[in-house]
Amino acid sequence: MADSADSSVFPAELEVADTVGRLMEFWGFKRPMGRMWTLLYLSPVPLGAAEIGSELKMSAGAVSMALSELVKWGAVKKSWRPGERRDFYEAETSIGKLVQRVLRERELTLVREFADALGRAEAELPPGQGAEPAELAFKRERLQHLRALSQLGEGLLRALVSGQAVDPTPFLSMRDNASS
Amino acid sequence: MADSADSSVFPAELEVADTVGRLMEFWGFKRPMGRMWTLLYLSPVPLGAAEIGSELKMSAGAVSMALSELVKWGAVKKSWRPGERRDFYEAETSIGKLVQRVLRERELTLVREFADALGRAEAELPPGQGAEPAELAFKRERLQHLRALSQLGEGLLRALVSGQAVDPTPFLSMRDNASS
DNA sequence: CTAAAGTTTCAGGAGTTTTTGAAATCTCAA
DNA sequence: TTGAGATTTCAAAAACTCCTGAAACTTTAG
Repeated sequence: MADSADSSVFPAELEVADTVGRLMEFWGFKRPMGRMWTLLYLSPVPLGAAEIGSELKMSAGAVSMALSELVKWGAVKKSWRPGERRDFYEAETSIGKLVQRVLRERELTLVREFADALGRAEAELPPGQGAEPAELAFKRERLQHLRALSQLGEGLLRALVSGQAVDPTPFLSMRDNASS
Repeated sequence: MADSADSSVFPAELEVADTVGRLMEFWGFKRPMGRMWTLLYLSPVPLGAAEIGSELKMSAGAVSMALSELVKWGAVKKSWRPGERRDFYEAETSIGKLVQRVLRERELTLVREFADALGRAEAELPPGQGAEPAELAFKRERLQHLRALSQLGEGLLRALVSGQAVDPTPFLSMRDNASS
């Protein structure tokens, strides 16, 4: 029953939490993760799982799962309150680093897998022996174009992740139709 | 029954289509949209709705809905084949422009709405009159920090959309804890 | 104007994802 | 070692999203 102790979670905070939740959802995370992170981010003191659950109306199980995912991404850290037995949690505040980490561990992997899959598919296309060599050549060309794009994208991501400036112009000016 | 006319859609093409579909899904579109765009992108000639449906095993309804969304985003264009009654479709090939458009029309809007919601919430917080002014001040500060971030993000997006180079360092070096 | 071909819309169903609630597990104090 | 509090896990339920199939609508040829 220690849920009167924290007292002050204003309606406005819950609105922000949900707003951030939607943003996170849009970015491929689960909405409750964004809500929880925000609740913690706006709290001057670390909160326990029970408080989080009661504020956001989530079951203990859901809180536990979302928290461990947040911890895995480094978005939330465990924290101790001296005499207390249970765990408390606080938000990681350097959002830039968080974004960077997701770009590195998730998006970059994705782009690489994409390039690999393209390469494999290209190899699986039948050799240019068939009755329609022109059609095959066309498809090959397009596949190569896609692959070039994905490599550009990978470079772009790499630059972002390592904090360098990024120039999107090669991306935009890439020619559409490779040969005649 | 004109599905023997196009003849050559290789298994490898369907794999690529699905790969792209997953990428698109990850980016907030529906998987079938990515598959369809890819099928068209790899086809030297425009395809009709019926062919698309039979290649990808989708019902006419699903094809129609996905196509109209693709057309809305400018990813696919209608195309006429002289004597034919039905519509044919071909893929927009300048992927850079497509990305740019989505960034401008979707992500940028999202970020703006996010900033608005933050502003509203900030205004809804009770005035600093309460028993815990320190707590309120803390929350206000964090909200302002979030807002500053979203403005940085908006600037970054704007730069990307207008094809300018982008420097992510201010994003990374933003201080976490605003005041003492 | 009528009929056939093509397309769009939409309610219902199928499939997927998320949440719950309860049992199992863990942790620490006594 | 035992037991109470806290957390994690997981099968089943709820919620949600997407697709199907059929009906309505549009368009064009005759």
